[in-house]
Amino acid sequence: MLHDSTDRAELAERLKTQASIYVGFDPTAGSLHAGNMVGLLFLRRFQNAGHKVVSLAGGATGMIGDPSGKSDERNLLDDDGLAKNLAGIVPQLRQFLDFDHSDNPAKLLDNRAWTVGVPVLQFLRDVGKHVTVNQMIAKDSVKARMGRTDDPTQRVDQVQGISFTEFSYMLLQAHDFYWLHENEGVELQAGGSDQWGNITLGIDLIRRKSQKSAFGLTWPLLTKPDGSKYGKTAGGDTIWLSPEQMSPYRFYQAWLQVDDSELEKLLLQLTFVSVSEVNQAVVTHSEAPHARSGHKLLAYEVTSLVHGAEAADAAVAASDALFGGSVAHLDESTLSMLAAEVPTVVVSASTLEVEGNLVDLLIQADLATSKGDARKLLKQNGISLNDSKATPESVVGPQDLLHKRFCLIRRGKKKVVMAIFD
RNA sequence: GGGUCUGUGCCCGAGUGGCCAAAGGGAGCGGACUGUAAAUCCGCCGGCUUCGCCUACGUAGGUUCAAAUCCUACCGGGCCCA
Repeated sequence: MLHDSTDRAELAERLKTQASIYVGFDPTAGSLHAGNMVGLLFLRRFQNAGHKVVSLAGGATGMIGDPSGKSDERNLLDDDGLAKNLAGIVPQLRQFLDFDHSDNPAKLLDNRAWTVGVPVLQFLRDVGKHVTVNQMIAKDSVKARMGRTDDPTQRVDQVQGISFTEFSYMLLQAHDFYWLHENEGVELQAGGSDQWGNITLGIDLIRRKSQKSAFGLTWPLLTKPDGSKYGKTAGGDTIWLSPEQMSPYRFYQAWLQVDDSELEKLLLQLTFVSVSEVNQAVVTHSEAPHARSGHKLLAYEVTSLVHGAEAADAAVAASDALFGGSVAHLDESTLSMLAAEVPTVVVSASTLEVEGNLVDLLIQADLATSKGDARKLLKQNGISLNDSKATPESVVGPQDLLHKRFCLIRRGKKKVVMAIFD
């Protein structure tokens, strides 16, 4: 659960009475993603335990881009994009935290509020003066970008370089912590393990400026087995929390398909399932891995946290229908229900029986990127209509329709689109 | 500003006049095997009206029968010097 913390004993002592904690979220996209969930649940746990929690939307820092864990310079966001992203993220924060709690309501702050008006000179004097460049370049993320790495596999001529802008990111984050400490009484900052350097810089700043102590806490970063981050831009699918960007069904499926070795960690980090239940689930899973009970638990819990129990139930029902075996015998109402869960395309019935209509249909359904791609898939046995494999010669006709209008197209094992003819 | 190196397909990276839609690896995608897993194996992996054609090797020109490969200018990146 925890990766690292400042003086743990002292922190534990402090947390016996109500404390105030913050976690920052940068609005780099219009929706939060799986990687942000750990932070959200982290805050929620603290809130449940009676502490004050502050979620910080990085309206200012989001404009800069955190170099941590990034090998490339980021694109800067403009004001409009940023505002749009913030608008998408705020409701998601609300979903996880109780902002109306009578005793310790969560707070949502935007660091833009105290950053945007600060004159450069003042910032340099108030913040810059307390931080040495030596400290800053000692950060791994910075070192890597400056080619000062000890890693012999890094060739100097391939190093990306780091702009002063990104280099300054940590100052802003440190300043945030300081500001929150002064004005909101925040004593603890938590974040992913990649945030460690940024957090400690803030603690130092607080100590130097106010002679007060503050705490830092990090959780192990959610990573996939190959080491890449969950839900981050660099490669792989991003698991979005917003239903517009990822339907609850696909969201559910994404968790159902996680690597076995990830199960325990994900259950602990991303759900409120108790430790003993998690242990139980892990045991059950290892006894009968093919039943995949653990995955189902994880997927259900996470989906209902993000999308609500109703959506989670629907995702389960859809999954059962799709992976339960034959689809042809399903009744009309079940198919309609499915159509609401999986991606759909509406196609004109006039295309039925037209030579070559399947290729076009696959493109329309977004199951193929080009005609060549579609043909290739057909040739490789990758497409099936309802329950039977299609061939390059296949033509979609009335015989392929269920209840006169549905046709379930599968690409490979997992990708499914419901075509509705009318 | 000067010097030097560099810019290739999703990524890394070979290729230094024709045999290049471009080696190799990774990622990705299909198939087999499975548990909607991992590992493994097989195939695919720019587009199309697909035995052929078109578009592509930073951008724009040029040399040549022929250029990713040579020349020029420009743009972008790294390092060093100022």
